[in-house]
Amino acid sequence: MRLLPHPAKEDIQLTEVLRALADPVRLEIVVRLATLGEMTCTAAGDHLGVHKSTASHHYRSLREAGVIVSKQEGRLKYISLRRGDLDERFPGLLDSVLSASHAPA
Amino acid sequence: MRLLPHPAKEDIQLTEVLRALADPVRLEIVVRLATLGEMTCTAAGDHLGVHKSTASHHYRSLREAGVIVSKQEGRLKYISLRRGDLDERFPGLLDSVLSASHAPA
DNA sequence: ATTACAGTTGGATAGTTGTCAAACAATCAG
DNA sequence: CTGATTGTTTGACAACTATCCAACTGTAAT
Repeated sequence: MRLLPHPAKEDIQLTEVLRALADPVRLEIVVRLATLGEMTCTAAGDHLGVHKSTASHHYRSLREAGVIVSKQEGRLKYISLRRGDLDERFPGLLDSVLSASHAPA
Repeated sequence: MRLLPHPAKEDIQLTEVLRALADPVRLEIVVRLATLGEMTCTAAGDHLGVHKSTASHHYRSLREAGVIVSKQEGRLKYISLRRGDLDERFPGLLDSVLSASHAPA
């Protein structure tokens, strides 16, 4: 199991989190992770309609912003939301964004 | 008194709001408006450290995203947060962002 | 070893963004 | 009318972004 560089909880910046969430593709990834929990990159990028390398770039944006964490296991890489860290750093933010993402179009 | 084009409440899009808030300069404008209430563009852009035309572009971004509303009165233009609309459309979102903006660096 | 699978990286490209500066428009005061 | 104030618009420019494709890395299965 290998870990990639992630920002420490206290180093997560609000504007970077917001910027990461401000892209429709990335927001969909986040909603999916929030709903279904940890999953592989392939599963997360399944229905996004973008090339797998594009999805990979989005994972990196989300990871560097501190929104998701990824861990390698064998040839699979599992990604998941940093719910606890985000809730401690910015209470209520993730929940309100997730809730807002279900608002009628 | 003149009104500029703003999106209707139900047309405010989450990703556009997040993108508008994801810029440090714009976030500071929003925090200032939340703290001090309605103010002129000059007052809002006073301490931002950017050219007035740059600030004007940010006002436009915020307005088109549905975050602020502006109304012209004489030669002054007052801008203010669309708190009510945002709270109805995305409950809790603005509050959590404002609260998060006061988190320790 | 060869093959297949999972995911990243680098290049290319087209579009967007943040910024300043200069010119402009609109309003108000003398 | 003239001049000052308020704010927008346009142009230029550098930086960033989202995307695809192709090549690559690392792991596991045959």
